[in-house]
Amino acid sequence: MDPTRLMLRLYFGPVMFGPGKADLLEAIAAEGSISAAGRRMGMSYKRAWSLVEAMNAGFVEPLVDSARGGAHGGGAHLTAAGETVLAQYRALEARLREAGATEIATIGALVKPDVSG
Amino acid sequence: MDPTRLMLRLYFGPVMFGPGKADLLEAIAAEGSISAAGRRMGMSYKRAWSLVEAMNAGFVEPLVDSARGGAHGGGAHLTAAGETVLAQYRALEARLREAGATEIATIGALVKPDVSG
DNA sequence: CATTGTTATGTCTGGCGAAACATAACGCCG
DNA sequence: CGGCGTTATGTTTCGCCAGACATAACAATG
Repeated sequence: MDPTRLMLRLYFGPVMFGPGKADLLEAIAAEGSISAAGRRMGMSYKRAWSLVEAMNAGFVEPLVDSARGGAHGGGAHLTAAGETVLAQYRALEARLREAGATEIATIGALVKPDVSG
Repeated sequence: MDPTRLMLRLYFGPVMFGPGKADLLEAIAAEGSISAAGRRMGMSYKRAWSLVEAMNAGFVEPLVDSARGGAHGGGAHLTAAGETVLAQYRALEARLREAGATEIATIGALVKPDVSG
């Protein structure tokens, strides 16, 4: 129960950004490919790609730059905007944890301890 | 686009608390009844009740106290624990807004302005 | 020029949560 | 004691989203 998970979603009108997309951006940055990122995260390529599409459509400029064909079939990497969004989101999560530590602890203390083994 | 909506969900193991349950608690406190709260929020009584059930089961003591029968058919109100959880959650939201203002603004500036009328 | 691994896109289907519908219990109050 | 509005609970149906499956386009490279 200790790992109190905070799930923070930001809604800018129809545009949404949350932990899933942040993790995906991280995986793309690490793997250099959408399909490899999808495999790592246990999701289908199609799902990963549709998330990327949504992100690229929702921001003023794409967060992920991708190319097909070529030496290793193609690949993808984060744009400057993508790196900015990811970094700021992670920073926001960290700020929430520190600034809200007391509130989180107060609520957590009222949560029934998990009985399951 | 200005109303950047923050959707903050807390996961304590299997127990979850987020904006929907917070709003429901608020509506119950204001209306004095689960069904009236559900109507106000545009959700079925059953759904409202199932959320209340989940909350009452997930915390060390119920967040909502309810009674059936009687003068006006029955009613419901927040327990001390319920008021605490609600207040702390709202406080946590406020802290996030102030502590993360710069990060939220940075991301928001990169979001495509909503073209829809 | 065939091979290769990836991006890109479409269709179809199953499962699951949500909503709709139904009903019982309850307790004041006129 | 019957009516009322609410809590409480079960069953059944429906919509939709996720995943499975299929396929084309693409560009380097040997």
